[in-house]
Amino acid sequence: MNMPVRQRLLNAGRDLFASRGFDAVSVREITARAKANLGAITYHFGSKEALYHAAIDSIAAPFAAMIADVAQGPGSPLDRIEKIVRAALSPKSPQPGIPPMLLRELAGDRPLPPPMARMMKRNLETVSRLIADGQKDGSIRAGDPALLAVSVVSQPFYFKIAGRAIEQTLGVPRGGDAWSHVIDHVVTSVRRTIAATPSQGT
Amino acid sequence: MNMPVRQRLLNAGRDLFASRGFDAVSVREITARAKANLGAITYHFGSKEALYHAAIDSIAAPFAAMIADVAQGPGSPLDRIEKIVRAALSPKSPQPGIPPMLLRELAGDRPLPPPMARMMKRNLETVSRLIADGQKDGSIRAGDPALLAVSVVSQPFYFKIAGRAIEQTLGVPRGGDAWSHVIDHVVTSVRRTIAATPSQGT
DNA sequence: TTGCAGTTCATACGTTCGTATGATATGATA
DNA sequence: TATCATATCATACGAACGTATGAACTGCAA
Repeated sequence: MNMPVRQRLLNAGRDLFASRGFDAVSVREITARAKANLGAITYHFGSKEALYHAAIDSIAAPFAAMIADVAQGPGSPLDRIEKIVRAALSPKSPQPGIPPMLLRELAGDRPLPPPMARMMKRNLETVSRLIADGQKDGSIRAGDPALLAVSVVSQPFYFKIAGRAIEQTLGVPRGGDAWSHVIDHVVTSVRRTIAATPSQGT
Repeated sequence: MNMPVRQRLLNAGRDLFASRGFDAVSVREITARAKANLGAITYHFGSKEALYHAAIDSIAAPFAAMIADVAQGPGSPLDRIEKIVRAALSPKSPQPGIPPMLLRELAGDRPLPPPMARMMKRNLETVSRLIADGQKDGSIRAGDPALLAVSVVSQPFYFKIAGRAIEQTLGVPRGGDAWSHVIDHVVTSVRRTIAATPSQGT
């Protein structure tokens, strides 16, 4: 609980921006939650926007690193992609705030914040490379690796942010057990989307 | 060009909300674009939020109707799902603003605006029913129809909003020809995601 | 102890926000 | 022409916003 002010601001900003977006969160709310002075953001980061970018980077960088890590780990390309999908969907994912923040930014017509663009580029390249490998060994179907990578990523991201709404609109339960069924479903779907031969997943 | 004020407000609000979201658009900007008085939104709709809901509804209702229409048209369930995917991705889609608006709302932790929740429920039910039909005749693989429906929807939506960023981060061109390749890719991916037997799409 | 850089603090500034208000204009009905 | 509901208008209001300012505090170096 006794973190330096700068870190407290970063944490508070990360949580609030992730759940409500840049515009809907005020400097006053962030500083209040961080138990810091109103001027602390200006002093430590320069501006609200600079804190926003720092907050994004603090989530995106380790996330991209984790993806890259899994990508060069053991296993077939398809298995490594499955690991990435599971990691992205895990409730205790390293940084649960990424899908909401990324999709919110993508949905606007403003340019992506630089740390977010960096992460997206890095992750799509990682997955694309994995897919190209799978195409070489015949385990993944033909097609533009970049497009296939987007198809792979779209499902865990959409499920992540739509989970609450799906529950709300379709009555699909989401607690504990049910969510792991959802993860299995997404894994199966992703494998079928890109595999060269039909595969049932694990 | 000589529309009633109410309609001009609705159009301006729809365009601006779709591209930048609720918070980032001001009443002053909307009324200026609609060449209406500052107080016109309050007078005709009651509040900015009411205009927002009306704008959502003016896009969502015809969109859901179109989906429902295709769903009970001719063709196998898989073909009808393909038609829905193509319609959702078409550049001259009846209402291009839906994926951005929906995803932005989903990405936040506030409750969905009622017209948006209605549309989402309606569309997911439509697709789910189509999938259940396909399961009955053996053309679509086993699995929870609702989850399969979400997998189907996730890809066109993600491609729709990520198109710009993909171009920006991966250098995939998006003009004219290239975009129709993207549509074909998504169709193929969706068919593979849910088909009982591997299918190459059209 | 003095001096000083690094922080924290209360408060103020100028802007923009959504909405309210009351006067004025408009056009159909009597 | 007189009436009256409907609509438009300029303007005001209070609140919230991000940032700036300068004083007060802190702890270490001299």
